[in-house]
Amino acid sequence: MGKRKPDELVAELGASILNGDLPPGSRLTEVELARQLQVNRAPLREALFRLEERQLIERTPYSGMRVATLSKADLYDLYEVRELLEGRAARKAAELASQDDIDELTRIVDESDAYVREIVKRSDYDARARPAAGDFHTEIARISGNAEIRRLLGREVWKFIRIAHFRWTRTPERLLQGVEEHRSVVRAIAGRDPELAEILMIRHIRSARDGLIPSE
Amino acid sequence: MGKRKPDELVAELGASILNGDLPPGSRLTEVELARQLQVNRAPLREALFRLEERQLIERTPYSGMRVATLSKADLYDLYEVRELLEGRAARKAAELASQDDIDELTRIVDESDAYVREIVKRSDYDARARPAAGDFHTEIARISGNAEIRRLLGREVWKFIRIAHFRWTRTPERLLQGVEEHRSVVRAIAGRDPELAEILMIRHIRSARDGLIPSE
DNA sequence: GGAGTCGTGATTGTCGACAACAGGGAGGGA
DNA sequence: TCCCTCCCTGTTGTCGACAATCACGACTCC
Repeated sequence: MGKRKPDELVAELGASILNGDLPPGSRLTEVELARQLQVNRAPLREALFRLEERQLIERTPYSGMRVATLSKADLYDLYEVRELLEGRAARKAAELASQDDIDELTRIVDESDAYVREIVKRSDYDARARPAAGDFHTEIARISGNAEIRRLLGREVWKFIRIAHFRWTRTPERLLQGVEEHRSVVRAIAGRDPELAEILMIRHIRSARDGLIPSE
Repeated sequence: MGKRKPDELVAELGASILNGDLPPGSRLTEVELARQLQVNRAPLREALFRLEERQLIERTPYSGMRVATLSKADLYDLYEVRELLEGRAARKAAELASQDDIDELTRIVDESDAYVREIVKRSDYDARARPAAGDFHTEIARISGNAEIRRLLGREVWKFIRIAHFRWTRTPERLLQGVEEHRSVVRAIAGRDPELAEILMIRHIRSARDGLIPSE
């Protein structure tokens, strides 16, 4: 049924890139990947083409293929776009959210809150064991009702950045502050205050960006 | 050298979709396309995968493949995102444009102005003979300096929409008004007024959207 | 007559072999 | 020594054949 081999490969390779098993800039070859993954080159190549379109890998004809890298400037530009998209998503979420949506957002923030307090207490910052970091942002994109915003914010590059951000943001203060920012956005949405929700979300993205860029 | 067959196929098929030779919803088969284009299925399939990632075609496993369609809601969502991106691009362009950039923008608007007056006079609305419609928007995206905005606004879907818009917007008033809106944006950029440039661009996109949606 | 089932044709998916190409290193000439 | 050429290796690109799957209609059984 849903057993499309290339799609599985896209998911598997994408995950490997996102979680760091395939670090940015590392070299890949089709035959080696095909050997490791035990698949023929044809379905593998389909997956690689798709990953290239998503800018997760860069291929050069007849030569090689590398995991994509993000320069500091690229990262800055991405955050600027994210500000726009997430800000608008939060604004629309405040206009459109049902009570169920608000409950769900609250639940997500509470859960994330508990998790962050736990790892801060244990000083155990293993990013991989973390519950899906983007649930909060994904949920707001969903509530916004704009399919294009949802699609753009669902791109792998954001997961990549979120994970990198989590890995590099190891101060307890910043982690707890992030959760508080999430909570304040939810409050604005619950209070049906679109302008405030947008501004708070923009500030949240911006402080995430500012906390990330220098560490690069 | 730069003769990558799949890339040529992507360009060719993409152009056929954008200019209407392959209308939205029409059915495609690999063997038929391969026969018509005189290529093997392998490079063709690479091109098709890429086009699917760019959402220009939709394929269903083992069955068929169709040219993508845009629902009214999809179109509305796209325009909302475009408002955000183009608005920000215009704002940044007003902050960053060099005199050369401003001269180039003026030149583009003048050229487009002359062209529109010409076709209005001749009542000849052949969209295909038109000089690249998106030059104005592309140039502003370039001047903005944000690579991600440039990338997103460079996606085929915008060309698709611009061409469809041009084809459906046949009233001389609206065409001339569009050119005037472009000119006012350039004036704001030349006057180094980022807020005004952003607002004018947003209005421009919005009026383009409002002129388009009802006709669908 | 209606519903389910099985075949059949059309279409995409997969495979292994071979061709085309880029990069680099050895060899030779000035 | 320098540089130019040529070849050799690694890698991706292309090909034709075959397998897997789906859509749909005919056929059977009730």
